[in-house]
Amino acid sequence: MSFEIRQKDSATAARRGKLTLRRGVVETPVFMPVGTRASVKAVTPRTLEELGAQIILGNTYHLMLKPGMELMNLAGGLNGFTGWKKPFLTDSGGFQVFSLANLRKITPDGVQFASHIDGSRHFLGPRESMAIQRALDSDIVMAFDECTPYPAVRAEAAKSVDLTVRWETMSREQPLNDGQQRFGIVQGSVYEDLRRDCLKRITALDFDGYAIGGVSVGESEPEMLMVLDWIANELPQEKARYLMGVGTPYQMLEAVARGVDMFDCVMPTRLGRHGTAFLSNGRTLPVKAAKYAADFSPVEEGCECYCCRNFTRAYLRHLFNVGEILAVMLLSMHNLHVFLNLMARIRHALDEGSFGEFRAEFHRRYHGGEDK
RNA sequence: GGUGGGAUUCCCGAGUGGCUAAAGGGGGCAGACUGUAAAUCUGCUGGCACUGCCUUCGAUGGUUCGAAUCCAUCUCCCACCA
Repeated sequence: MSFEIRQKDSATAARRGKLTLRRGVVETPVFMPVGTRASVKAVTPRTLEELGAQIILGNTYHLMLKPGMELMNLAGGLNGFTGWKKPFLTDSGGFQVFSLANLRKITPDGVQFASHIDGSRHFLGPRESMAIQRALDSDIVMAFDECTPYPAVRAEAAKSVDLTVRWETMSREQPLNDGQQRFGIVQGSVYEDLRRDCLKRITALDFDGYAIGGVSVGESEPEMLMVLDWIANELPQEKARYLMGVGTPYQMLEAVARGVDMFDCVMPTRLGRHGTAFLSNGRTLPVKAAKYAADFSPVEEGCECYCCRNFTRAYLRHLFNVGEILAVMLLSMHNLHVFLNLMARIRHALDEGSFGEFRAEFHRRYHGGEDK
């Protein structure tokens, strides 16, 4: 068994676990930086390692278009190609069914995409996605699903669940490389019975781990947490649970309390590129705002990341102001540190049996008026 | 010294009688961003007691019902010629 639970919180569904993959052990709960096109934007693999990243994402759809699977095979998969030695998780392209909705057409066996790059047509379904993820040779392969848009009326969501189950069943039947793990994904939008039904049907396929998808697609935070209340802890105890695309520090903490082990999100890197910093209390700071023009304190006092140890808000704001690449690099780094460090703190709290206190304290600082 | 060209809102730059507080960029300011079509996108950007009024298109003075736009003089800038 590749997933092992080391500690369980006494009061919540939170778990402290260890996921053993071909290219390394992943301590959970874990945040996985997103490197869609085989690169975590603006961050070097060396920095990722220094930040404590244990596993990163790549994306089937994007890598299929460029550089393409022929090259990926020659390169020896993502690890051979990128120089990142630790595990990769690859998303199946199911999210692009959602995000590129106006560039694709759904069929029973998959999706016909018009490339957002040059308009060329590409078919991506469960078979294709699994084959590509074999070429990518990622450590965790995601089943091909349909990320249900939000809002979706019940009938649409139910139809989407049926399609997802069909595609995941097909995904499950495809061969993978030795040691690749395959995760199933539960859809069902914000309908409890659909979520439970989907969970039942997906877990029956016996995947190596399970993800909750179709969240962070526009629904409210309470709705997201409600979905987790319904099904997160209903997923098999002995398998890793992955909440796809989530989220903010607060959302991740709350998801951990509901039994989730793994997260990925573009927020730290995207907001880092766009000039907004995350703080350890979960709140954000618009670094490029004029009010920081002469603020010579670090982004966050006491933060141990390279950015905060060496540079000031005033400097960061200036770099953003003039469009220097370094701005994007430094703030992406800082934000990833905040996310990765939050998970490290959560793991520590779980190890120490103090998750409840940690959570309460986080809530107090997140909602309270202290800090800026 | 001569001849031409030009001065527009923070900057560049459209605009040659009313539809012009004045196109479009840039800059500035603010907001958004959740399995990345995103180093992106959106909004605002003369003032105010703001369904309207006031101030603004180098300066001053004219023409006209009405001028950034036409005329005169002046100031400054650019090009070429001596």
